Amino acid sequence: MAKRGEVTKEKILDAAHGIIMEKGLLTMSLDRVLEKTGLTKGAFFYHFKSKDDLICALMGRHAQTESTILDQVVERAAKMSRDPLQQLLIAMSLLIEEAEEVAEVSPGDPNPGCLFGLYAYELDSFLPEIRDIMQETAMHWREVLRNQFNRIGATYPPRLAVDLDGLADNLLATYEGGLIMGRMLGDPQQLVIHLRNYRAFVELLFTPPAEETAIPAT
Amino acid sequence: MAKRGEVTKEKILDAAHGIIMEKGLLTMSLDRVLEKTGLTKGAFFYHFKSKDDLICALMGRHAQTESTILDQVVERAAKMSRDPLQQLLIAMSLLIEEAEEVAEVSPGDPNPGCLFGLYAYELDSFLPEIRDIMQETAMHWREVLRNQFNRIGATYPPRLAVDLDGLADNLLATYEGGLIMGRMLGDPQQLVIHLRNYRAFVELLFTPPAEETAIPAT
DNA sequence: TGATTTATACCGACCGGTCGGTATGTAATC
DNA sequence: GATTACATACCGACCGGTCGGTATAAATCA
Repeated sequence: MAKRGEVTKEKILDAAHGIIMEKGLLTMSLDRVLEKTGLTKGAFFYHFKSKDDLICALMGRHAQTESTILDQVVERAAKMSRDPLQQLLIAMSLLIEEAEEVAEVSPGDPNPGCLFGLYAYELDSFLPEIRDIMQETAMHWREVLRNQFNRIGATYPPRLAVDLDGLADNLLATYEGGLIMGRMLGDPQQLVIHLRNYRAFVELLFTPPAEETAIPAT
Repeated sequence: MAKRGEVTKEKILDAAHGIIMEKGLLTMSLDRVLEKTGLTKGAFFYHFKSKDDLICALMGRHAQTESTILDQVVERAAKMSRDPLQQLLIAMSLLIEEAEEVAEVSPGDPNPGCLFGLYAYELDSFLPEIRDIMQETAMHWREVLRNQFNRIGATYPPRLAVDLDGLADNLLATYEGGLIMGRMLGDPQQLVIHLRNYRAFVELLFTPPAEETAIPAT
């Protein structure tokens, strides 16, 4: 477990990620990363072929995290209810809870962010692997949610005709949009707000008109 | 109108905007902008104090456009119906139509994008004016929509308790998220999809249970 | 067991190129 | 003849990346 060098490599990744989240892509130079880690060029190019290679590794790690988050939430929710709609709503509530915690931890300091949103506009400047990684993750999210929507649809017909793939993609879009709004307005609550709206949308879309119980969101 | 220099200034802004949208922030250097315009450093620094100044001007122009778009759509919709809910749904449909046109025009080439989303993660690297410009625009959208929601709420009580400011902010978040998804997946239809979802959300939220007419979303 | 080789992990000087920015000159226009 | 609207030449800082070298620990062999 964790050879000596692996720790260093991880430290470099952490430093790069930190700089990007605090100050953006433009300021993430190797010099700055190395200054933050106390390492030197030699150390960096021993562990990474190039800066692009670093970014790829960073992206891969991030994608792994993102995929796991959704999987875990859906899995937890599946144990809390038999009903597919309730499962989804519970999963969404769990995501909202996590977002609320993140929003509280940072009382104004580095706003949360997503590497996908950061690099989405810069894909042409980097290795094509990065686009692949992002697309794989997006497709994973789509499949997981689409799967759930299919099961929901079998019981609850949607009140409006919506494209279910699009409805699935809407969660990731909500994340990215919410995070950008949070940065723009300097308000970490933004992500929470938009996740709540997404949850409310799904709830309204599939809840039968009869059961107008009006459970307040959250 | 348009003194000789104003044309040049506009050409520089267009070139910079084009490079950013095609290849991202990282590749937008002055040299590249000037190469594209056929101008030189002298011309640039005659019209702009610095690169930051250029970005500020770019942002200001973009913000103006964004504000106008929403205003115009809401204004047009107001003439098409007396009912505030219908007005909003019409306005959303108009925005969706515009997004559909943009998606068709580019058959794969430069995907549409928004400068706000591009710079949201880089705000610390630039002049604070840029954050101000973005926030002003976001607040303008919030007020315009909030205003409309207030009028809607007077007639149609929302089916779920949602924060109306958050619901207003959700439109801009949908834009930013939709554009990022479009970039990630290389699919310009993404923006359209998420705008349709937002419209459906608003429709479900305010339409009384009685009128389950189920108008297919566009 | 001690000597020797080898792989791992890292240092720091240096390179060519690009960056944003400046100083100076000049041709056209009012 | 001053102001406008550029072109040209150049600067220093910083960029990503290379390279020769080194300390240490593990593996190999006598």
